[in-house]
Amino acid sequence: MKSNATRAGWRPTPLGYAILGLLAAHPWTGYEISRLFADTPMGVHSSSPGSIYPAIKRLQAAGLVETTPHPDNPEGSKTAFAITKKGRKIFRDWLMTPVTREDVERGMRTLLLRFAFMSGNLPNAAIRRFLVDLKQEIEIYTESLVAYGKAARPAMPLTGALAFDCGIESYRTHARWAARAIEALDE
Amino acid sequence: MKSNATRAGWRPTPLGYAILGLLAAHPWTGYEISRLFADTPMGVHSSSPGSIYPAIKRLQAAGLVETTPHPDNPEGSKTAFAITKKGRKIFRDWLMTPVTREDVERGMRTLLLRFAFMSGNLPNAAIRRFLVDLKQEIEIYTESLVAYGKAARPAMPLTGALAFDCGIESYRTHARWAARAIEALDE
DNA sequence: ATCCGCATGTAACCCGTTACATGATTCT
DNA sequence: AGAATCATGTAACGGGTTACATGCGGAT
Repeated sequence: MKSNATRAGWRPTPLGYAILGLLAAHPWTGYEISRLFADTPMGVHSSSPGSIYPAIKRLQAAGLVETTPHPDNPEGSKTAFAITKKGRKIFRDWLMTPVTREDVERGMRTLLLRFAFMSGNLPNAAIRRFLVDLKQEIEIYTESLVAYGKAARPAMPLTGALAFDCGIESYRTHARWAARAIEALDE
Repeated sequence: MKSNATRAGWRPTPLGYAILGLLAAHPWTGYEISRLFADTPMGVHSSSPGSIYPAIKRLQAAGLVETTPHPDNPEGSKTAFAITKKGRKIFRDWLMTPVTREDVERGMRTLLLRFAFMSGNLPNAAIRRFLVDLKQEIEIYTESLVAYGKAARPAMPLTGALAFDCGIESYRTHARWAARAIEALDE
């Protein structure tokens, strides 16, 4: 069988990495994690306990997360989850994977999730490199979109063309943001 | 059983609607559809034939799509898929569903997919209304993000705060785009 | 004749979604 | 005491992803 997270090459989904990223800062209980997803903009990456509790279980089964006494209430019965050595390694590996063009094509969400968790987990040089690479990949992809648009836009219906423009502008905004983020890092 | 698309209340997934939108313009074969997803920016909404062919099958099972002789080659053995009356109705209903705040929170992708297919399927007034509603929902959501940021940003690590800014800027770009799209429609 | 790209799928697996279940606390 | 909310789950289902299967038409 082995249809679960205990297999050798298993890697978390983006939701799993998001949880791992929270636990990398400090331990939380399952409920606290589910509240963070429900109450903060992190909610984009999930919905409802129905996905979060199983995701935690999978991380635990894979040995990336372990139970620990709750930090606010050490003698209490509540247990929280903490990231393990192995979990920290897997998490860091994820943060450091190179930015590919497919990542950019598939949307910026996961890339931004990775970036958001870099402070405190990666040295500044690596963070900066990520941003430089990201900016470049965005620009390359944007150019390919523009080139495609030159050929295809005339045949598009009006709202199709406008939606296409929206995509291009969105990527340009991301590229400008990356440039400013690099400056902010350099301060 | 009835574990399939033949049940009464069944509705397509976004991928299904994307296919329906293509067929709303004119018939295509399965392969042509898969090529469109592979070769154009529509590919964001899918990957590989492994999702597309089953999606077409489900649309067919639900009676939203039917086989038809290929338009370029009417006597050939190749058959293409065409949207049915029922499919057109379901598709139009989807295009016309009100813009909710959850739609905006979950990301603009599906909203933009809907918008892209509106030309030729909805009257200009409905398209305009969609954009006005969308712009308003984006602005409301952006304000709530900004308010959240006022409270939470000081506690965020640097890259977390920067990623958060990226989200806000992205939504602002979308709002500006919507404003310009309304102008473009009014010409 | 064979080889490669066209064209159309199918099967297994995993995970996110939805909906429900249940005990413990806290409020009224 | 009863109601809401806290806190933690589980079961069923559908569909996307990955990987594989296969037959056909044209090129060499």
